[in-house]
Amino acid sequence: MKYPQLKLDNQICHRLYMASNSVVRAYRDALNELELTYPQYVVMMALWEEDEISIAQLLEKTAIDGGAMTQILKKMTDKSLLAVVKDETDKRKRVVKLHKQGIQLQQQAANIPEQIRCRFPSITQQEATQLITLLDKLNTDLS
Amino acid sequence: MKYPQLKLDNQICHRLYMASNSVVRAYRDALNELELTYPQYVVMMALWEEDEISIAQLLEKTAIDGGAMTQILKKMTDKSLLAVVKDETDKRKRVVKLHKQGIQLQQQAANIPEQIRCRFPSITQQEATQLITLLDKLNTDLS
DNA sequence: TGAATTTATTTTGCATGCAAAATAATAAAG
DNA sequence: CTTTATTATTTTGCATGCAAAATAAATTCA
Repeated sequence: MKYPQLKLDNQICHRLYMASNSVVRAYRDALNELELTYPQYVVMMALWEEDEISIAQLLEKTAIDGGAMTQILKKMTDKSLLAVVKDETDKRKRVVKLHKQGIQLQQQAANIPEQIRCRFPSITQQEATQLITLLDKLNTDLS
Repeated sequence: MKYPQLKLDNQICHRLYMASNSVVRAYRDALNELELTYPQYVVMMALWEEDEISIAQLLEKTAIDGGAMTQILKKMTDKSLLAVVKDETDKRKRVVKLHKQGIQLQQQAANIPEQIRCRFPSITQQEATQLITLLDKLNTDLS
């Protein structure tokens, strides 16, 4: 091959692409039980950590696209998981607030991380930590 | 927080999600010059490695969704990068074949990997190798 | 203070990713 | 040899990811 640097097998990006898609797929069954998509689950995790934050803060924490977030929040509102209310101080802003249903869902989600962890039997705890460190470096470089 | 395992900061999946999206975004400018999207670029890399393969083989190599692949090949056909022709031996199969334009594009793409590599200044070569190893383990576990 | 600028969010149009159903053709069974 | 099952690919419907334009409200400036 003329340009070995273009071999698929040499691309970190392609591995990331496959890994990210595979991992999201791995969550599917568990998330279906909560009737959540993966991005919706990310929004819930962000809100369980800190409730009543602005949409801008939610975008910052989740790294979800702004345009998509509008739709995601709309669907989650329809499911009565949360509400999006106007910020009276600054009417440009809107604040996201969990409903009871959304708060209670946390219990049902509590065992998901462990379930998923079992899907990576060949990754040791040390390697998981290593992976996190490397991905953080990557994300810092690209942010 | 009641359930620390649900903190966004403890999720490998979320880091993968961010990293994958960020890396694809990082390719944007370089790929715009070739008028390719990221998945289209992946298809080209697969074909530069091995031309005239079936769609099933292309799906296997790229890990792109089958439904999406149909659309992607349609657009690349419109751009005269390749052609999709029937396999005379087995009429269920279709074979993808690069056109001159598609073959020539490889030269213009040759410097992309290096360009992208520069976007990760804090990742050493050793760490890149480490990351590849870990992602391969992950992908193997999930495949 | 009124215009220009900036900030926060939504909308729009296009390109996937994904599951499930639909097609078409080959292979396997009886 | 016809029916049934399997394989290869496409189609459909929905949920993002993303860039760019549109809105709306707050802020800065002249």
